[in-house]
Amino acid sequence: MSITLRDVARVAGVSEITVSRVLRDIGPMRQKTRDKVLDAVQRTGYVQNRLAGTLASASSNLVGVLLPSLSNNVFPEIMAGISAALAQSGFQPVVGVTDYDLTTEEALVRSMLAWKPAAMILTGLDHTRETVRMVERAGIRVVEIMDIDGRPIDVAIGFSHHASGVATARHLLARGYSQFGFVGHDLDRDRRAAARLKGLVDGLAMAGMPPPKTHLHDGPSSVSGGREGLRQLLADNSGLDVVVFANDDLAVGGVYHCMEAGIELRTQLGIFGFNGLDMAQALPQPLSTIRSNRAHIGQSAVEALLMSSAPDIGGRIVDTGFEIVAGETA
Amino acid sequence: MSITLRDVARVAGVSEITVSRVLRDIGPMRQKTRDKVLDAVQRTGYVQNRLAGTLASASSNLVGVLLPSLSNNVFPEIMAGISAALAQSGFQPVVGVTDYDLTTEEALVRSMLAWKPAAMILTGLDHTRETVRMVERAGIRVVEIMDIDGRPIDVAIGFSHHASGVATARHLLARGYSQFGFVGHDLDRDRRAAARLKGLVDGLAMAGMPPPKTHLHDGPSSVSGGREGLRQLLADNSGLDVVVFANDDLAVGGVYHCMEAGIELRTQLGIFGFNGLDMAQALPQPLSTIRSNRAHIGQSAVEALLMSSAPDIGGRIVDTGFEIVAGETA
DNA sequence: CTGTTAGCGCGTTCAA
DNA sequence: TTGAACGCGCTAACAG
Repeated sequence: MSITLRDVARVAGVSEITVSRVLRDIGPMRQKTRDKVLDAVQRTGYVQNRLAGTLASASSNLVGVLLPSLSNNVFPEIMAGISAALAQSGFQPVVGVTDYDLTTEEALVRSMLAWKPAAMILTGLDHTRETVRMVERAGIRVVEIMDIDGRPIDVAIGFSHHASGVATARHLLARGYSQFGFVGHDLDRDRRAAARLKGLVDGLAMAGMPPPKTHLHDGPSSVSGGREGLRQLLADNSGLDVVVFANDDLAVGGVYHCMEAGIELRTQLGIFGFNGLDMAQALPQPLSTIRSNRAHIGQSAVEALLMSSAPDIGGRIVDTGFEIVAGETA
Repeated sequence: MSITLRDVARVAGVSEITVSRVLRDIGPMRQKTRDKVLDAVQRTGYVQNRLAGTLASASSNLVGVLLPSLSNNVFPEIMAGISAALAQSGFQPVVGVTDYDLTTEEALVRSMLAWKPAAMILTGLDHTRETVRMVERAGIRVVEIMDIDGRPIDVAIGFSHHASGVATARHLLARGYSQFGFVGHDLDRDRRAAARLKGLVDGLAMAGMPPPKTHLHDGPSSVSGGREGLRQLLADNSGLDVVVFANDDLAVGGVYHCMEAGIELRTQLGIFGFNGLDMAQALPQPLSTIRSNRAHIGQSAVEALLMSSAPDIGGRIVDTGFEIVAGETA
């Protein structure tokens, strides 16, 4: 049926192993032999079978990548970084979307490990016990991205969401805001957004301030969700002078609501986001927000994987940090 | 080293093939045997090896997916649809990003075929001759998404970008606009955006109108790019009364520019996008644009793959259509 | 209902 | 510098 090494070997008049060696560029090789083989590969249209190769050599070029979602803009960006970095190193990503569900993650990990990947990239530090057990037994490198508040399995690359919440509180307090609101979405599932809110609450508490008035929007994070969320938050609570959003998408929706309702940004109501997306910085008044180095997270994750093939016993943490973008909305 | 079927079989006191059958739920099986096996699987912590399974059975659950980019918002959405649909059917996506480059695509196809995927999903109908040859020889289903203006290898699912450009021209002419501008980005690489522009030009020509004044923005498609692009287009051309953008991201940037420059949308300058993204519909004045059924494209692509395992000789086209969203900006 | 036999296509190990 | 033999872990095909 399909063309194998055997066919190429026959055409080239050499043995299978010689073809294999030429293709992998291994060992000393007479130039003439190499040419014969390469010519035969061309003529036969041979496509290597990595299934067999990986099975025989026990080393694949697949990397499992698990992301919670693709509808939050941050993850496609991270995926782009991972994909570019992997491609450069000859690896191929097998992708799974967990939908922020740890049980789904466990199932995906199980089926990815069946492909004997060279490494796995997971999102966050929360996993089921079984997930952790499986990846540990697999003996491969595991990078957990986005979060560093916890104990990593192997390497964690990201930043502290709690700290970013605290920094948000400090920044806004310093700018004179005192009546805080918060608009988010499903915080049970998005643990990192929940950590940011907790940081905000803790930061306010340190200054003797009460927690923000909170509105949680149903449905996925989106611009329209943020717009509607702010409308409801303001309808239920009067006197707020600043609203923190769980992310930039929602915050842009908040800005739209203000535009439409004639609420003056910053003076009448401060709006603060999270992520530092381009779409929010391009607004007539750039969004005040926190930028994470997410462009680097994907690439750093891959670099960490390639550094050594032995898992880091005890875990290692790489803090990629974050920075406040003053902007003009808060 | 790792735990194999042999180990499980030994623990369960049955043969390897029996374990294999229990795990795949094949054939009639005494309940007691099944229980023994499942118990042994638990106790040993067995993780199946699909490499070996696929090699032996010549049928994998991998599907190669090639996308031109992840920074254009449309593709993460499509990827989400594909990922969800594949997951439901027990398939796993192996993802590659071509960066709109056909040679990169060829290399990615070659290395994906090495994993003997059950099918491939490619973007667009333009491929190198070698890419086409390889996937045809592989004898697997191939779905080309996004575009239907051309000859598909197997199945094409999408819509006519040229027709959408013509429809845009007709719609805007009917609304009384007469001085057209266009803001896009690298049209050499994004053939579909180029086809939309050509459709716009052709639509205008049918009405005896000249082609639009065009500004092509350097760099990737983005909100900030659209904002800057419109600024420059207006600086170079006076008297335009409507500007069509290559996509919604750019168009939102155009809206931002108008907000800032005090240009009244629709009356003073019409803005028209393409895609129908949520972020643009949530604007205080919803963007006038064209919505493609891209949410369905990913899912339809997977459905097409699963319908039958034999490639459609001669090719088949599924038109998912598009619709004009009147909006309030043009 | 369960087991035996014989590969899948390649890479490792040894030998020449 | 090249080759032969063997096995990676699993499943298809046939037996029983």
